[in-house]
Amino acid sequence: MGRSPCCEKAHTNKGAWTKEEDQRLIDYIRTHGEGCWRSLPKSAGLLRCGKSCRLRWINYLRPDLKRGNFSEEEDELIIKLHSLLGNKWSLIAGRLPGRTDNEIKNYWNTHIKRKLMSRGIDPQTHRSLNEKPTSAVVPVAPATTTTITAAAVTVTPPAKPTQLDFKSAHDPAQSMAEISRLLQSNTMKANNSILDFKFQTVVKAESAEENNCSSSGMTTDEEPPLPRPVSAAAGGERREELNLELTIGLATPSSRSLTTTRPSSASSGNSAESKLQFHPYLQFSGTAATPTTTAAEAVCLCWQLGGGARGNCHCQCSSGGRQQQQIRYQYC
DNA sequence: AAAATAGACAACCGCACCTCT
DNA sequence: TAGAGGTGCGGTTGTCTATTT
Repeated sequence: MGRSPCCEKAHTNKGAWTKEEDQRLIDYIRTHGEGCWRSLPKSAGLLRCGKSCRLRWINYLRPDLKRGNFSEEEDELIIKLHSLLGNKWSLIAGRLPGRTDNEIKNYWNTHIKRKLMSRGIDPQTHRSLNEKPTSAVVPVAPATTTTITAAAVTVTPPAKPTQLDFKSAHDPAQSMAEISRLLQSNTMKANNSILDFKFQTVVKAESAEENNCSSSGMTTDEEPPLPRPVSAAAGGERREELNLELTIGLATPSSRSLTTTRPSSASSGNSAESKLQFHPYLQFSGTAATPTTTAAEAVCLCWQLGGGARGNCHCQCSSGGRQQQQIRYQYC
């Protein structure tokens, strides 16, 4: 049995909203608050679909909306966030107070796309248009390619955890570097969220190479070293499923130093704007599954960035048919 | 001045996810 | 655990306005 329609289509208005309808909706929400969009139209005396009311309120009538043109800073932030998150407009909107996902989406399609094209940048991949199309396959280490086939992001604000999912054509190193840049430049005026990125990657090992588990000698001035290839059966080509979780958090809970303007409500991230005044750390932890092999194999992915303590590999490689490693990617 | 075209943005649609029972 | 209902999201379409021919 199919789902019942969200509203009586025969008795609902469509198209542009009139001033009277707007006023009715505003009045109703001022009195009763948001919520239960399905029953709202009837209660408010509107001949509209609940979804339509919700959209009208969120995209147009909400009092905290910022009207007017996008600033250059907003442009750049949108571009950066899009390179990280893809077409996750609601996520991007969450970082732009007073802007809606719909507005940003439209703005992207009408302005930013063109702007990037004029810069010679592909709006979808954020790569140079002159660059050879690599699709989603990015060389990450000698004799290794990494293909990100899917990714999931968990944003865990203190008050309200949110599960986000997105597909990304970026490799973890690129995304990590981008996140790091944002944090360093303070353009990511994040609330004090803990972000957990789960990258599901397919590592295509093209040559047999044994991993060892050592990251000593890493320098902090370099780009983070790329994952070492997953060991492969001699001469064979194998694809590995690798789930990585990335945590962006605070260096230590006790060392937090925040100037925070906390939203009174956790319902929207738009008003949440806490400036990071601490040194965040980025941490990868992951589990690598080796579904097609029988021997226990280690995957060591130790990346480090910034001026943090150098040290030995933090891997906690366990033996067994399925390996679990902790991959620490630290920025201090 | 009128018609054609392009640009901008509001709104709709269908699907996916989440929660509740 | 499965199904139903509610909500949110992303892609697409429709409509209005500005510009060009």
